[in-house]
Amino acid sequence: MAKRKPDLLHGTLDLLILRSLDLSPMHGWAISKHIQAVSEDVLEVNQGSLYPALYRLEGRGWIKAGWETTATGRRAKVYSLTGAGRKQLAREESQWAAFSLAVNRVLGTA
Amino acid sequence: MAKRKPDLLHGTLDLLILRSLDLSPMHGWAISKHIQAVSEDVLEVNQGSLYPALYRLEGRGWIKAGWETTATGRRAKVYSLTGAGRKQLAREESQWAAFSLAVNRVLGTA
DNA sequence: CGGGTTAGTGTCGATTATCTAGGCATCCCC
DNA sequence: GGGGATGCCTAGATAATCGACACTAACCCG
Repeated sequence: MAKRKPDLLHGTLDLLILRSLDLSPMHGWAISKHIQAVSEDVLEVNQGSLYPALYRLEGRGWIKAGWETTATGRRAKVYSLTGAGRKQLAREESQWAAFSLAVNRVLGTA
Repeated sequence: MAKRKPDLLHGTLDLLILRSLDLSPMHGWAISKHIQAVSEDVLEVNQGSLYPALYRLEGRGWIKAGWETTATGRRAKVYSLTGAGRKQLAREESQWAAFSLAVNRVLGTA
């Protein structure tokens, strides 16, 4: 039993969302699919993580939302990056670079 | 004033500890110093994270502890990797590799 | 028309790791 | 004897993620 899928995105979810929205505005569902597809199914964003994260980011002014109609004719909340969000993305990208480099150094992989 | 140092090691602490102990057995304090030094101060392990993590790892049978006397003539709890710990280390290393690759793919860095 | 699948948004409770902020003891050196 | 480095440990709070669920609407197929 038990497919254990432990914590897959620890701390990087915000970064992944911001980066996805930097490519183009998307609604939540699409963000989730996008991340999963591009990461080749390594990363999975379940809704219980996604929507709280979107609220968090919106509350901080990094993304903004608007209701639109998708290609399939349905209402969807489309998020896009704000100026502050773009700055935040840059910040988180460099943090990630530093962090992963540091971990690799400890692992002896660098 | 507060220099805020938010979450630096999200989910990688166990990996970092296991890897450090794979080099040679160490006591807690030394592990912390080692990680900080090798990562060039990017990663900092404060004791409030370290000791709970050590108990966790010991409880899972990945490391084992013994009291010894250090070079400076003081009692210290020295941890070393077990066989299971070595396997776990390999597992976590490959998880980390997959994870960071996946994140980089999303970032477009890969 | 009824049922299943996909799209899409959202909530709630629990878990768990980490952080902050301490306490305590020993050794070394001035 | 006092300060600093060494070394171990705990308690409470915080926050992010997970797992499971509830809801609506469109689409496809028989």
